[in-house]
Amino acid sequence: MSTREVRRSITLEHVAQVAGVSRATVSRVINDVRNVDPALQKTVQAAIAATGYVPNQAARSLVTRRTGSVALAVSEPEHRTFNEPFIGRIFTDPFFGRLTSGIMTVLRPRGVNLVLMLAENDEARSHLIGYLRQGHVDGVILFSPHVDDPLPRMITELSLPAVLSRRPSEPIPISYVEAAQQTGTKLAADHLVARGCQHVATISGPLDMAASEERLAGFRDAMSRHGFAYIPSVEGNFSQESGEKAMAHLLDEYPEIDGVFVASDLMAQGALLALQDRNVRVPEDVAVVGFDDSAVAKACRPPLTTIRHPVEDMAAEMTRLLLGSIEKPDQRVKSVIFEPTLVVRKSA
Amino acid sequence: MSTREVRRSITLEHVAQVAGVSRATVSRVINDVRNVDPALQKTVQAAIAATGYVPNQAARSLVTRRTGSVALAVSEPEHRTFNEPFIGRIFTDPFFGRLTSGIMTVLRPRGVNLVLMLAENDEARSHLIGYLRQGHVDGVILFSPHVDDPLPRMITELSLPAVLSRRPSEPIPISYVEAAQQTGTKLAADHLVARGCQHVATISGPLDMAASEERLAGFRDAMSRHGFAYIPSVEGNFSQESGEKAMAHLLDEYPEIDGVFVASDLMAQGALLALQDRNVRVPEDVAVVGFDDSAVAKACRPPLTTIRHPVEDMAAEMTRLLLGSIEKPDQRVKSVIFEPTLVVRKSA
DNA sequence: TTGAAAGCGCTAACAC
DNA sequence: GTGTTAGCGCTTTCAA
Repeated sequence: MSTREVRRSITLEHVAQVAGVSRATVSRVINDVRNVDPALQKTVQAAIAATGYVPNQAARSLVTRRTGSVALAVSEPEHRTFNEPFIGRIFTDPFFGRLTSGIMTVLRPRGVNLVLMLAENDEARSHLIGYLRQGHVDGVILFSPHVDDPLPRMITELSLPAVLSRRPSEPIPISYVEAAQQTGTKLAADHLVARGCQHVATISGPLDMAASEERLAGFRDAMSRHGFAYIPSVEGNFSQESGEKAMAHLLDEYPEIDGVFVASDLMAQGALLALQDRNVRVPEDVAVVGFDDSAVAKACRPPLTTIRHPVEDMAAEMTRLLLGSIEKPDQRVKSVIFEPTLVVRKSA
Repeated sequence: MSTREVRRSITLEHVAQVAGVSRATVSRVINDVRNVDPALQKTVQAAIAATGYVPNQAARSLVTRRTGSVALAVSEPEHRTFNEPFIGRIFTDPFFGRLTSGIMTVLRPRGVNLVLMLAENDEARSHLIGYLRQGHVDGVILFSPHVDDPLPRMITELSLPAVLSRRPSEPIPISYVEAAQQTGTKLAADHLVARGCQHVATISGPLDMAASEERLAGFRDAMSRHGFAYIPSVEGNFSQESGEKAMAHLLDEYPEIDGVFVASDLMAQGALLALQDRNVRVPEDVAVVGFDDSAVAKACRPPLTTIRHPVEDMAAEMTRLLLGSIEKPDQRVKSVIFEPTLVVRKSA
């Protein structure tokens, strides 16, 4: 109780009184503005320490129009249905962890904070937009994997600094980062072919996600350049279980299969299990190439040969782009493309 | 540019002018305060819609002293060293995802936002405390698995609403939730014994975490009641890799082993791999019981018999406790204990 | 280099 | 039931 009273009452004014200067001067030393007499500076600092003063963020934001935090908005169009609710799925996905990790790496040293927001239906989207308009944050990192997501456009119209996690589906002025999926899929195709695989199939992610579609198309394209006219595919949903089912399906329909490109490591892990259940040897009987190089890749049996998706680096770059456009709002929007690489382990 | 001007200039005042009422009245309809004439209410709402008005959060916070957001502080004492940096590890741990998920489940419907904060060394801790004192958030959820973490006490001294993810190591007045580790370990022990295991060992988590220590002690205690005077143990660090190594070690040192309790599913998954590498059958030769019932449990080969740790429910309850104490700051601190349950699958 | 003073946009007494 | 008004704590011209 008493503590609370104290907390509430220590303001710039008090510090100024203790230091025997004006509020303006105290403000100047706190914000490190030049032209403050070194002696006064010391006095003021002593007063701050003595009073235990801490600036009030709301008051500061009110005048500076800066909050010192940015939002990470995770978006998903409404129509999608899964067994698990969106919240459970997203936070359990290793991809999300890598994303957050990359963002925090650049935010923390600068003392910028991260506010987590979900937008999985129209109501949540309106709420999000309202929140952003209220000036809660200085900018948004928008993670929006689905091609038909309305959020990128909605956020662009806000004229609030924002960065998107992929190339926008429609031409809108927003900065973005992108992984060159084609580079990755070509690497996978070349590797499978170099191994001598003759009967190659693929397990794709959900085809309403931009990345999934590009990986499928890219892989097929690369294989066609090796003379493979037809590449059977089964659609998964990026979960391990879906990879397992897809692989089983592939084995049933296409028993001569000797190579498979799986669009995520988690699904590849499932595929490995399906293979193991049928006593199919990897890579001797079937070679498996994953995508992502997430933590599970190393833990698989056999460890996964995969395409490294530099998620953390991309997330860090998004954050840097965002911070840049907060600093200088009138810069043109920028794009940064990342090149995936091949990581050879044991599965192919 | 013009948009930005517009955004900046739409205030309560403008809405009031358009509606032909006072600012106070507009404020009342926005905040849904009673005693507003229904007719006026409509007029005001129309004016709000017409102007596209959105309240300024900073101005609002300044007077209400509420921000509408809470922090999730994830803490770790400095001296710990791992291969991976803290940021990468924490966000990759499935536990963290479940925690976040449980929190968001109760925060979202109430429109409260989550700010993510890390505290892995003294500097970060000071920063965190400063941030909290600035009134950025209305309360804190403190995830602090380590017994010697100074943060719980530091936060308690702030007299800011807070909830801890475990029983505090020292007696301090803070609300907390807790999983009854003993219940869980007893379930594991009883199950292993009922299966007829004669040579039982355990793989523990890092022993500077409260939960790890309790699981080890609890398991030993429960086994001793079944006449097992000595239970060998190896310490892991909750990673899959550490589980693998620990299991290999156990197999070397203790070849007659026929049952093992592993303090997390991730480590159990690693243990399963070590077992598989040596062609030890599970559960026929060695029965394995995990802990957590996280997503990997179902994905293991064989699927893991495990102790369900109701992480999401606990996180949700922490959030409810926090919201409650934000609402009524002078309530006494509360504790809620959760009971783990046994989930029988194939590994034991 | 420093101080005085004008707000930033909103809520909450208080008066009508 | 509605309007008036006094701040909330801070930054930032503008003078001195």
